Amino acid sequence: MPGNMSKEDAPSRSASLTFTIDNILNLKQRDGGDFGASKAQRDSGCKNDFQARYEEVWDVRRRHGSGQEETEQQQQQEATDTKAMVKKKTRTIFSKRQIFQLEATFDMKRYLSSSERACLASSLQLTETQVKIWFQNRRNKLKRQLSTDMEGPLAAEHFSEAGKNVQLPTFYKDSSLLGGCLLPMPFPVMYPTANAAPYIYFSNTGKYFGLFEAD
Amino acid sequence: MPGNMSKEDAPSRSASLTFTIDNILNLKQRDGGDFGASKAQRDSGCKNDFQARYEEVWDVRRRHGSGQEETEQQQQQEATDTKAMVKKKTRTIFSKRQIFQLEATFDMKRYLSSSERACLASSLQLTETQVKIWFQNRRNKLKRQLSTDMEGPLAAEHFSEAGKNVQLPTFYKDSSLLGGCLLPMPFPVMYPTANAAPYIYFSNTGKYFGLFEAD
DNA sequence: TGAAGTGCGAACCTCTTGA
DNA sequence: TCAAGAGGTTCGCACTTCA
Repeated sequence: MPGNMSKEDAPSRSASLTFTIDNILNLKQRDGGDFGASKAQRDSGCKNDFQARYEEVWDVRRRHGSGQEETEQQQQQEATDTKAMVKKKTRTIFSKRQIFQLEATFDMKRYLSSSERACLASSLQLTETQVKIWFQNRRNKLKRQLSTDMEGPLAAEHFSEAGKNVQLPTFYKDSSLLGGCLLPMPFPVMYPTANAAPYIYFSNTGKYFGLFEAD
Repeated sequence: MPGNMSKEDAPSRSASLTFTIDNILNLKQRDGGDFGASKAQRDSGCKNDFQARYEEVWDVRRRHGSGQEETEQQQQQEATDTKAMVKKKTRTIFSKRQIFQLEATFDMKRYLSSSERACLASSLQLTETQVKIWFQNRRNKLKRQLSTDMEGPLAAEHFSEAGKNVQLPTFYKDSSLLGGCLLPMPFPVMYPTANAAPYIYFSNTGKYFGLFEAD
């Protein structure tokens, strides 16, 4: 059933056979800078297996800390104003605390799942779209930095590799940065053995672990 | 650079300010039943973190078995014909072997990554799009079956839960069904403890495992 | 400078079609 | 009956815009 919620408020396509770009732009206008206001309503719609599997474990908890500075209130006010006055393109300035948490989260993970995004957004009092766009722009910035740093054809390759390997390789990490969200970390590398129990390698510790039956 | 390849052959939006639906339909026509011929060229473009992380481990190996029946040759021929004659909507009939492998794979996983899809497709001599669409339709069929079986408002919920839990909970599974592809299985549930080593639960064995340092 | 706008590709979902 | 078409959503990337 989800995915058809916004079908009836779309312009009936067979009504008018000729129209202008202005028509379309006006009709689609609320779709532009909506700051993802009506997106969280059907978060489970377009989720692939990986995300679903991870989020099953994550189980977003929205108990974010109580101590909020006043600076974010201004940001929220500004965002609300932006939504109100159409066609003005104000530039939001994130607070130092918001930038810090965004950067710290980016250091851990280059990409966020929808659960993580929601958790971080509510923790920072930002919209999910703002967090999403911030990560997008941040990835782009990193890519540009890397390509100018090494000035070579391998730059993009290095980026993609860095994006994968930088993440902390533990099973789960109770991140205080994400307001208590539980972050599952990359799959550890398993080495099967012929007749003994397999070993698991955690690259952060550089150590191998065996499995013993604990029952 | 990928993602902008087809920008110049798109209709220049600012050229004509008024147009009809027929114009649009004609312009978008080649987008229809292409059987994904030109899709594998930039498979790495739109990949989220989870997929990238998993595929990093999977690392598709295309050494599929040598024994192929003659039935699939006909299917391939039919598919090729379909691609040739435009606008005819032929219905491909998959062979018994193809259906069997698709069903068996579906029993293990409700969703395929692009690597798995490529591996399965080449193993079955189908296009990736065909495999993708088959899984899509199969998921839909299962959902319908479940909703009619229990005839309740919880049907969809049960589906999503079933889709998650059916999968085999081991670390990796060398699947003969996927032509030797290595299938990573769902993340095991970890139970952190206060001062001792954490436990990991594998739901297929119903047993808990502790971690010991093996170095 | 960097948040946001624009445009495109691709995957998934729901519903529908037709051989 | 079921593979495929059609329409709609989300997300990622490259590029661009402009307070």
